[in-house]
Amino acid sequence: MAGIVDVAREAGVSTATVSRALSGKDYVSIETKELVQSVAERLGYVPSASAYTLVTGRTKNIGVVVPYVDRWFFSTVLEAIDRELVKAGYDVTLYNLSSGDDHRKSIFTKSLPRKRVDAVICVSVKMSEEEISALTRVNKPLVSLGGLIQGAKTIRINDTAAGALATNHLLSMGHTRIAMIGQSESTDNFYGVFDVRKVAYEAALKEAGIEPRPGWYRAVPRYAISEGYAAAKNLLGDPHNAPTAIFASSDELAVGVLLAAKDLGLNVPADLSIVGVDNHELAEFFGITTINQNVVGQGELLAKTMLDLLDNPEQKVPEITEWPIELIVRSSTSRAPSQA
Amino acid sequence: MAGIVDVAREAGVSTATVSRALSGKDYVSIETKELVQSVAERLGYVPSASAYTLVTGRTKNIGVVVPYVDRWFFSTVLEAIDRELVKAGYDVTLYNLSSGDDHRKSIFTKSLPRKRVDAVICVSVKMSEEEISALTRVNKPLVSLGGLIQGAKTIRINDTAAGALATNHLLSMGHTRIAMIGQSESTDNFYGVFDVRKVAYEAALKEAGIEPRPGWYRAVPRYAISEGYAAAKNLLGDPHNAPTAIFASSDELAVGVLLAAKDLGLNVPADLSIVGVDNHELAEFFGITTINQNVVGQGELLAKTMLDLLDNPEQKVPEITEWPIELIVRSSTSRAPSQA
DNA sequence: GAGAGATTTGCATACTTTTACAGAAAATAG
DNA sequence: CTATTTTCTGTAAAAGTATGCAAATCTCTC
Repeated sequence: MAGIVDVAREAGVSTATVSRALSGKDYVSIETKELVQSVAERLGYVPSASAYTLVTGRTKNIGVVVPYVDRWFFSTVLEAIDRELVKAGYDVTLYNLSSGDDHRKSIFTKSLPRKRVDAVICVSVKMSEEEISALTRVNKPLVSLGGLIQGAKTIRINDTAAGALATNHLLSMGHTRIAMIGQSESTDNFYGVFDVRKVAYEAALKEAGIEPRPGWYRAVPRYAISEGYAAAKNLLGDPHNAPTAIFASSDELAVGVLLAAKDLGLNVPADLSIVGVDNHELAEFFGITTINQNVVGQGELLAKTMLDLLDNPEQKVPEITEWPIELIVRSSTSRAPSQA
Repeated sequence: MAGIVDVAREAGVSTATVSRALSGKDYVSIETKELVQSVAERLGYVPSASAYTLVTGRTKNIGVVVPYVDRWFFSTVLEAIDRELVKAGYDVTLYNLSSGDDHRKSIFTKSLPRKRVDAVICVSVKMSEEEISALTRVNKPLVSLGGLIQGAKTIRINDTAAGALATNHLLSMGHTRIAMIGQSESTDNFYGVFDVRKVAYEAALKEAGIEPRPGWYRAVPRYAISEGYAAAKNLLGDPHNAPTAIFASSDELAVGVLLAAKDLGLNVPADLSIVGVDNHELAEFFGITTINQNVVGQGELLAKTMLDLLDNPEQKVPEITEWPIELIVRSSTSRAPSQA
């Protein structure tokens, strides 16, 4: 395993020259540069990352913290983040909080603050004051997607607006019997949005002079088709007392609602209108009206923001960047059925 | 930012004693150990990972290479691998090959071989001779899931058996008109299994005296519900010349097939039997007969194998471990309809 | 042709920790 | 009580690279 001294000896120059020739950011004559490069290539020399880090203080490595990796939102955003960071020459080390609560502390007090990563990207994670200050104290840049992290640049959609947009779309089509299915996540790891959207949903109803029925809000433990299906079956079980529209807090839930409606012999959208959130691949396939939040775009912007911050730590970036959302109307919504 | 010397000075001992007190693997009196620990705690001292690596040669970091991260199989297996590795005190650095072909080379020639990781786990990736030798030459342990990597410990299911199991299940129920939907992946990154399963499917048919029809094999670019749907619509389009059973190479495809059948007014399983592969969460929800391959179990075993190898590099481990599969019969398969 | 400036190299140090070695103190054996 | 072993601690030497500084060479300009 060749080191820099082997290359230097073989090329007949000093290690300093080898370093400069390979990094290419200092005066080196063109001939020696080419000589050194060919020798390094021949010997299969690769600079030691740890030595590099020790002397420069930079790791060329970024930590990405997620609550889960096997769920659609997180794997999608992780893919986008990774692509941008790799493009800029960074490696990414993954910190998955669902791997165990007892490791959470060691992640935030050991792995992250010290020399393992240059910066930290958090995706929808709840962090305590101490965890945040452990990072900022050692001057690690920190950006966050969704979530409320004091002092970190945050990118997120306006969930209040999302809840209002979905509910108002249904109201504008004459619906008055509108139910909602949200997420009842209460993990310490995950910064959920269900309550914000729920509040917006209820506010929109009241705005329209409709009193929200407590029984028409259902919380499910996770965004899955089966959960949406079960909740909808329940919600639609009594035909005399069923909503004519359901706002699902994710497209996966919305798909479950759609399948439940079909199984109950209901016609979508004639008998039941459905609105989801995400613009998941499945929403297009099933023709579900949804609120597009372009997860890939958010991930890319997040990574780029981080890279900017690393290049220019003192720049002014707004604390919170609001990512735009839009309603995409498909075939799962229509005017409310006329009162029987 | 406190270093080991700060702790040593503050505690009135040498840096050697600090190191020993904190690592806890050498003679240190109980009093000084506690003193050092409290001082380190108070100063917020965390050993530098790069200095540790430089002197010990170990990074406590494992590289995981995947072709994609935003697909079900990979995010699921990644979650399982991560959980096991974190439990053992390792960090995991993610190398996602879909982030760009031009970075693939730098991953295998730079990031992986040198001091960034202690070992490498590959999930369904195709590797060239040079890439493998670049790793083994520097003595980096290498384990692989599915894929054919010379010299690496490999865990995988028997895809030939999987294809045969699915096809024979359908044959045993009297089906003779059996189609298959597989994956036409041809990326350089991804070690696909479609052809192996296809060969097994055709062999099983021939074994039963049935000549496979070329038009009844469909290759789709990826495992997605929409792809299965489109392929099935096409396959079932002509009622006079349609199969009575479809073997889908993944459960996501199988769900698409099921939905297509419903939309065509076909009854499953009366008119059409469907078999998938994976035992995906959706297969249970939709009642799809499938071949269970317990992806989480595979990921866990993979990680444990890697950890064993790190603890005891010279041990004898079989080159290839075959992970068991089983047929799970649900409501998507039944006897073939009697000939009209 | 001389002086100023630009280019090119090497020497030596610093980054932070672990650990072999050795020496001192304490515990145990005979 | 001496001799041996065990426990404890410090000194100093790595590990592999980047870079400030100084020295040497080269290129211009007047």
